[in-house]
Amino acid sequence: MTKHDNRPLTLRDVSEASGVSEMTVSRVLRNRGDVSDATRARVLEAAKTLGYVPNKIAGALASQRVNLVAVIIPSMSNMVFPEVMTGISQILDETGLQPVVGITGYMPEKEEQVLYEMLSWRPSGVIIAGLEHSDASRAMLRAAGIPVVEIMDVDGTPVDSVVGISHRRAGQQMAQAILKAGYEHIAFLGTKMLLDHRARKRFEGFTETLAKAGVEIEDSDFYSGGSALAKGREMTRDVLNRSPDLDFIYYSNDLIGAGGLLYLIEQGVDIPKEMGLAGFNGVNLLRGLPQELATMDSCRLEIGRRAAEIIIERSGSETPQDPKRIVLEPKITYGDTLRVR
Amino acid sequence: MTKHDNRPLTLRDVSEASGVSEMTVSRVLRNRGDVSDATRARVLEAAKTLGYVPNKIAGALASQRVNLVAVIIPSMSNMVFPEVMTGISQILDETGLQPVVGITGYMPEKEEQVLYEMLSWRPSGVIIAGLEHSDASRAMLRAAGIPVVEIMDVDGTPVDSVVGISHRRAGQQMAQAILKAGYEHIAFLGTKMLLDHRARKRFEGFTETLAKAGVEIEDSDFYSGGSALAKGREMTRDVLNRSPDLDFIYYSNDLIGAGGLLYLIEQGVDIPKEMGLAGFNGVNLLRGLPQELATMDSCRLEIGRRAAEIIIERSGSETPQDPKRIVLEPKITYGDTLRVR
DNA sequence: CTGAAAGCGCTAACAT
DNA sequence: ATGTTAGCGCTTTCAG
Repeated sequence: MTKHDNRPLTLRDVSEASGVSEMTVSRVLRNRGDVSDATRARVLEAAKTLGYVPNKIAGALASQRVNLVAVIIPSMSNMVFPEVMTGISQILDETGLQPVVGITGYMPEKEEQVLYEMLSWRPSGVIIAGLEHSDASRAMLRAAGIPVVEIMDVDGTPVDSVVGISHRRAGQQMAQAILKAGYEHIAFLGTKMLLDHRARKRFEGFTETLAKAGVEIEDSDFYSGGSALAKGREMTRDVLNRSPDLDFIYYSNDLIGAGGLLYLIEQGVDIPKEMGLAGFNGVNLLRGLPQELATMDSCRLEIGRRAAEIIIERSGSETPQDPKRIVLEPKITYGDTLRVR
Repeated sequence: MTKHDNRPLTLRDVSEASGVSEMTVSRVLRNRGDVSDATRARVLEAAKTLGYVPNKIAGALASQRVNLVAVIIPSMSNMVFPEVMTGISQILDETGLQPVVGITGYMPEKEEQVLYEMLSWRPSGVIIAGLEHSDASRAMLRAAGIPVVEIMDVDGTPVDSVVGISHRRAGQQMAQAILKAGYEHIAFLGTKMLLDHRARKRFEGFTETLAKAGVEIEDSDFYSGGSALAKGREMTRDVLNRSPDLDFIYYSNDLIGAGGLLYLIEQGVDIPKEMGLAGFNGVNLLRGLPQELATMDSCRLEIGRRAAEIIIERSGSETPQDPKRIVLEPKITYGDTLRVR
């Protein structure tokens, strides 16, 4: 029998071509069990000649093992998640595990859909951004019987393990740093954050700490969509028109912060004397601005790495272990825009 | 019989819980064939109560259908590929198809690995960046018997279909625009492009066209790694130290262009009179710079959309059709940094 | 070291 | 409208 149509090749084709049983071919191709060098060579030869690519679907069904790790994140165009992915890949690359990404667009129903879709491929683990999920999503995660790591944020109740920073505390710390530097008339500019819980928590931590010091936010504004740099510019212009007495602006991300910085420099504002600025994320991309924007590292790479390590550690053992909780400590970079006045 | 361990639920569990045959349960869950409303309701109820998630591995093996499209790209931190992904998702979202991303890091061997890995899941199609692949990769693509779309670039010989722009022509057109505007002392700054074939082709098209007009590139430099903005700044400073007579710099991407722009503005250089600048990609992110950088749209979103459309169109029909070739025409945006002198 | 048999969980194709 | 049967292509398990 030879192969006449264009159905994909099977183990059987390799078996026939090499005169070795399917089982032994399988062993050779997976490097499992003892196979004589002669047999191994014949099989490899045949597989290569035919151009055989194993069918992982069949393999996974038979072995009940899938080397996939589901990674579920809100967005890819964000500059923060690609870096998390890099961290995850760095660690998984050494093992046989492969990340598979799903994007939710910050929408809980979409998250539910994506999660369902990914779980139906029976991955070895799930890494998912945030702690806020629909009840159904949480139920699925629990029922899946695989390691789950929620990442980025630790302010809340995880399903299983969690790796991240406290965004609430990040907001608090930035508020403290700003107060300590002597600024008093403070505004907040950010994204509309109905669904970005981490931005919201930073905002809450920020205002809380100011309030405790008897300082009220004097102005704030929230945008959605468009180029962040341009938005930062516009919002900064507008907020200063409304509230000319401001001496500090805290931005919810570095990109709008950079827009504001560029605008203020053009206006001849003396930074950080007349006006201080800070962003969030520690976006390396932005090094090279006329002045370095104060910011706070969100530990993206490290979060990705640690999450992947947890998945590896657990996908090995059969019995579920105690959930891990890893809280990273972001550091403030003062740059040129947040200095004692 | 009830379920006592934590093995994942199967169709059989739903079947027993609802008192309906596995086959009918399967039909309900897939919305296929006629099922009475009463039965449907009972099945749905049972599935929901149990928290059943279908096993796509088994489904795919049985039906020989996989709703996955492999997308293979060099990088995600690049700002160009996330946008391609967005285009792909926009189109695939309406069908049942799901993109699955693999990253190659611009390394041919890694590409081969990733491709092998993805093909072993028997996806419905492949979208892969570039036209340059190892012989083995090309062989796999051909042998897979599924629609393949190579994207971004059209200068070369595709395996099957192709959607992109001519980077060679993009370089040529920018050269023409620069010459027409009256610039004569031109430098090129870019990334090390041994493996970025598209950047190389732009460079070649650029120098060719200049050469035809009797103009030689007066200086050039290539970087790798680090923050693009900062690199653009440094390289611009250095190239002007070496070649103070320059009146135009063509950057291989918008980000280093932006770095150069910021540097030159600080130096009080009159742009575009004393010095003209242009980048490449049409990165929307950068709107909001003090001056708008001249650039050329690389049609990323459209490329993603068209590629996805081709996959959909073909993954339906059984017989392979003629390869498609879609050449998009990027337009120059002159911005504030490329003007007739 | 190699092979044969029995599924993995689902769906195509055929009954009824 | 619903059920039955026979695999999908591989790996596990058990025999040689």
